[in-house]
This record gives sequence, structure tokens and C-alpha cells, in this order.
Amino acid sequence: MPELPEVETVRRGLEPVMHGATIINADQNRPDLRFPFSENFVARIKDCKITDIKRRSKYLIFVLDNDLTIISHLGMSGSFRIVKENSEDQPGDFAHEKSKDGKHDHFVFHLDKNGHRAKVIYNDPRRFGFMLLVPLNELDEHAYFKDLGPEPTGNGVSSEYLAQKLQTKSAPMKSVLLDQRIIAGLGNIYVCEALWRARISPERKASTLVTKGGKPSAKLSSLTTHIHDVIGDAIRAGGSTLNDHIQTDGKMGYFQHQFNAYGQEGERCQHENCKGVIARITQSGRSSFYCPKCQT
DNA sequence: CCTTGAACCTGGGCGC
DNA sequence: TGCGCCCAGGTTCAAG
Repeated sequence: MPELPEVETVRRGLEPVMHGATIINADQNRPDLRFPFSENFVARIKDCKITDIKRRSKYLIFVLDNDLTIISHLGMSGSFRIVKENSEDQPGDFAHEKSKDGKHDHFVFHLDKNGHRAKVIYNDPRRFGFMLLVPLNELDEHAYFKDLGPEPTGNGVSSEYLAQKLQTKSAPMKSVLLDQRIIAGLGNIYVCEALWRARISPERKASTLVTKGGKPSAKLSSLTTHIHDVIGDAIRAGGSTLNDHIQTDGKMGYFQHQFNAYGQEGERCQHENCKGVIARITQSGRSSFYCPKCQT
């Protein structure tokens, strides 16, 4: 389920239970996810304290006090849930989850924080996610991180930055915005939403949003603002679903979020005075949803 | 370099 | 109730 806002939502949900906790044990329930777990995975994290939980793009990074980090990616279907020792893991608590039978609970952290025990359970039906041990001082140069572009939450993604990146690109905007080297953390949903807000067609060639002088066009400046806004809105929407800190699941963030384009095929375009209807097209194997009338 | 398509895997939804 | 088909939030690799 995870694009950047969902991963950030998960991070915030895990933070109060995991930050400062000791991994007193762990269950690795199968040899691999997307690829095999690191050698002696459980032994290398056992008895370590979690000193920080960070996020970069769609990756979670658990920093341990032995100078190792656990890089965790949720793939398409990964989720974490927290079970506190004193509370019961009643099936009813997870009635909305098909995973409640534990069939795809592939990894379990057993934690102790100041005498409070909790389990943090990683569930991933499709197993596109993974966990990997990487020394802290090798993180920045690691293959997963070294080519990543700036986070869309910060001022690294400016209209000038995008103009410079897009001016040589003939590829459609859809694929350029999905390119993690240009912006880190956008996925199919929020690319569709940002393009809808900025009224840019997903098929528009990227370089046509840059002036001959290499400056951002008005539409590109608008897109920059909308990327920041849509990601910010989604993080706020996701965060508000986690106030009980029992269920940590990015799906809830998506679930409560109202989309204007993504998944809205056949619906009226919600832009004021637009009589268009949201269409679905396929671009490089993925669905794009947009309004052909006002997104140009 | 760039772009596309397939692959990884399971499950849900739909039509018949 | 079941079968077959299509679809799904991501990433990576091979091939054109």
C-alpha cells in the first residue's frame, strides 16, 4: 500500500513503540521475502536497542545501537501491526483485515521498552517487500539510496529543480514523476492526483513544461506546489487514522483519503466548471487516471 | 542514454 | 460454488 505518505504514516505509528525499545527476540517465519533475509538476521539484531526510526522515500530505516540499520520496504502489500503484551490480539480488532489469521505474518519483533512488552508484526501477502541489514555508515552510498532524488516534502523539489531535470526529457510526465531519481517517494496514486490538481495530462512530454530559457512554465510551478500539497494532505490524512496506535497500516490512510482522479474512471471531473469525465489509460503497463478535458 | 514490457507473488472482484 | 480472467500502492532487469 505504500507511497511516501503511507510509509510516513507507518513510521509515525511505529515510533512510540519501537523508538528506544530493545529487540529481545524476533521470529523470522520464512527464509525470504522479495529476496532472502540477510545472513543470521535475527541473531544480528537480537538484544539491540532501536535508537531511531527514519524514512527515506518509501524505505523505513530502523537504526540499531550496534551500528547496523534495518532497511525495510513494504512493496505493494506489506504492513506492520502492533500488539501490546497486556492487550489481547482479538480477531475482532482486525475485522477489516483479511490477514488476521496470520498466514502472511512473515516477521515478528519482540520488544521491551521500559518493561512494556510489545510485538510488531510484519505482514506481506505478495512478498514484494524486504528487510535488509546495512551498516549505518554505508547507508548513503547504498544502491537503494545513492541515486534517489529529493523528498517531495521539502524544498529540494522546487520549480527550478524540476525545470532543470525535465528540460531534456521527452518522456511523458507520468513516467518522469514516477522516476525515483527525479523525485523520491511518488507512486501511481499521488502522481495521478498531482497531475490532476495541476491540470497537466499524464501524456504530456516533460520538456514542454520548460521554457526555451530553461525556466519553469506557469504550469510546472503550479505542479510543484500541488506535489507538495497532495503529499502533505495525504500525510495529515494518514496520521489522523493512527491515534490509538494499535493498528499500523497504511491502507487506512489510503482508505480515508478522497481521490479526485485515481480510481475515479467514469466519474465527473471535480474541477470547477469542467464537464469532463475521468478516463483511464495505460502507460508503460500502469493505469493513469485523468480528465482529458482539462488536463492538457 | 531512453523506453517498454515482463517478472516477482497473492488475493480480491467480476463475469459466466 | 467454482473457474478463469483482470486488476492492484513497487522495483528491477532484459531487450529493443
